[in-house]
Amino acid sequence: MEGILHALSDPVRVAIYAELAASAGATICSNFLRVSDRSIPKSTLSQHFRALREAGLVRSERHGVEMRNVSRCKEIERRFPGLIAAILNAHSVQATGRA
Amino acid sequence: MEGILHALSDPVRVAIYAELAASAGATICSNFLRVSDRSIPKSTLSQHFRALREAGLVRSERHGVEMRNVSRCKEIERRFPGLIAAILNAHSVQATGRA
DNA sequence: TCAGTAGTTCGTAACATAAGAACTCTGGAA
DNA sequence: TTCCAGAGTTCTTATGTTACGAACTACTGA
Repeated sequence: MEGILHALSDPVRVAIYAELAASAGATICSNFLRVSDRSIPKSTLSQHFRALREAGLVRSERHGVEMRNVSRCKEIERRFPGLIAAILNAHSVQATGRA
Repeated sequence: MEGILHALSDPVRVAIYAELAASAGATICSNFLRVSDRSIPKSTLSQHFRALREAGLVRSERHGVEMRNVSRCKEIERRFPGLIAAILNAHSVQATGRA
């Protein structure tokens, strides 16, 4: 649980996770080389994905040359009901400046 | 918001915060020199309280020689509805091993 | 086999955290 | 007053963590 909070206490990671959670299908890592109008180096991005995976927030699998990522909302919801929803909601409140 | 998650991603701080949030009145710092059966040095504890204050999670005021701390649940609830409740719930799930 | 794209790992510099020592601040004796 | 003890804070340093460029691996298509 602390791992989840720690992973999502980084602005880049929470932005990535929010987008993964919102999208129905899978998204590849390099879609996030630019996040919130900021460019992220490849190596840094790779570490961010590792953090998300190790916190159990995301599952990644290779498909050919690329890595497809999906959020694991459902599983976390089962262990910690409401947690992810509250965080994502807070994130969007914050992003849109009160919403 | 990232500040809140970061502050609560530490096991000592989330334990302190959970206890503050649960208690009706104010609690002084030195009540937490022992947390979850672990002894915390004074200086470290002071830093933890600083982190909680700077994240806006806690308000502290001197009363004579001691420092009384209260959680600021209500204010955070107004900006980020459900966030604190979900985190505290997850924390207790975790502490009691599924509850 | 070669080239190109997608990610990972390694090394190092910058930053953050933990805890002991020394400090401040307050209230109550002497 | 002056001194002391208790509650917190600040300083210092050792240890951990993070960011990112460079070098690497994995896969695919020509």
